[in-house]
Amino acid sequence: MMEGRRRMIYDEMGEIKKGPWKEEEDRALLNHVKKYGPRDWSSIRSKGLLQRTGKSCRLRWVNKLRPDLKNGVKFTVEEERTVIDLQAQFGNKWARIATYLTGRTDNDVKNFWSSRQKRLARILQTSAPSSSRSHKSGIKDSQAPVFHDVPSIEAPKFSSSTEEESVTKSQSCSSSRIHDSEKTNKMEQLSDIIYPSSLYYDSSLFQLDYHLEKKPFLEPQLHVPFSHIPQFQPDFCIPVESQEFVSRFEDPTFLDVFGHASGSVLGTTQLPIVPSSFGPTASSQVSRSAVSMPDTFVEDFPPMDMFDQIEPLPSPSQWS
DNA sequence: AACTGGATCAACCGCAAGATG
DNA sequence: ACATCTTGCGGTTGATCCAGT
Repeated sequence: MMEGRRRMIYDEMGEIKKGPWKEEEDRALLNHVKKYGPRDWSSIRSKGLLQRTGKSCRLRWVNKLRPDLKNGVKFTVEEERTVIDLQAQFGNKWARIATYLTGRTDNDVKNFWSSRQKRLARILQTSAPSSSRSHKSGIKDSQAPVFHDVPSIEAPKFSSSTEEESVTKSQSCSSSRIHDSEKTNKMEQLSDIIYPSSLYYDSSLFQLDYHLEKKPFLEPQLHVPFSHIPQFQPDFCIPVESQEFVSRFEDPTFLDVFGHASGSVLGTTQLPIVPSSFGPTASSQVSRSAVSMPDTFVEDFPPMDMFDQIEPLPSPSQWS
């Protein structure tokens, strides 16, 4: 679609062609696949069929020419939820996640996730309190919650969803000084991005299904009204609001997310989202135990002022 | 109508694992 | 056992689209 406008690039020898593909190139590639199957990519150039690298040919086939691809079709809500769940389960294993979605490539999933990350970061940043805002709302710094040092996260890149989710917690808290209606709006957007649609299903059960049998595509089995997820309440910060914050631990979904987040809060750049020892079944067990024994869990949770010990993340100006 | 900024998409790169000689 | 080649994956970039102003 944008091929004609993109610049064709050649390397210094004028042999390797890069950039957008032309129709005749696609045809040549398809012919090769027809004859030899989707392999021997390097031979395409050695045979003089195309002036493209094997890598480039393979990529073109996988991402655009392969049959049954849903090219130009937006992710459905079900697909979004699948990606979100599987990302929580597998981490950034896009190729693996893509196998659960018919007609989607790893690139598709990766792009979807990347967009989602950016959207989230944007919403969180715009909902982050500025000094002027806090003054406007008449709240003094001394009254600010202990999270006040957490920076807004217009992060250039997230290494994993864990950072995003962990920041979500922090930001949800730090946004507590924003005007209520604005906050509510932001939180609604956030909740929809974090878990799309007005429907919610038992994430832990879903993960268990995946664990037991790899299916080409799964429709969520169980739908529960989204209202079962506590809305993002902007006022769950301590001290008065701490009850709401703590109540969040009763929700399995929140726990899943929070469990994943803990590592990155401490500076881990990339960690397995759900370690094998804390895999889908384990995480759901933890979730359920938390549900069944919320008091115990809450008691074990460190006091809120523990966050004072956490070093603030670098300011945006320090990001390279 | 022109401009701007966010969203989307396609394709590149580097790295690692597996295959082959 | 080692070197080289091939393939696959994840991260990143840049061009374009598009909606809002």
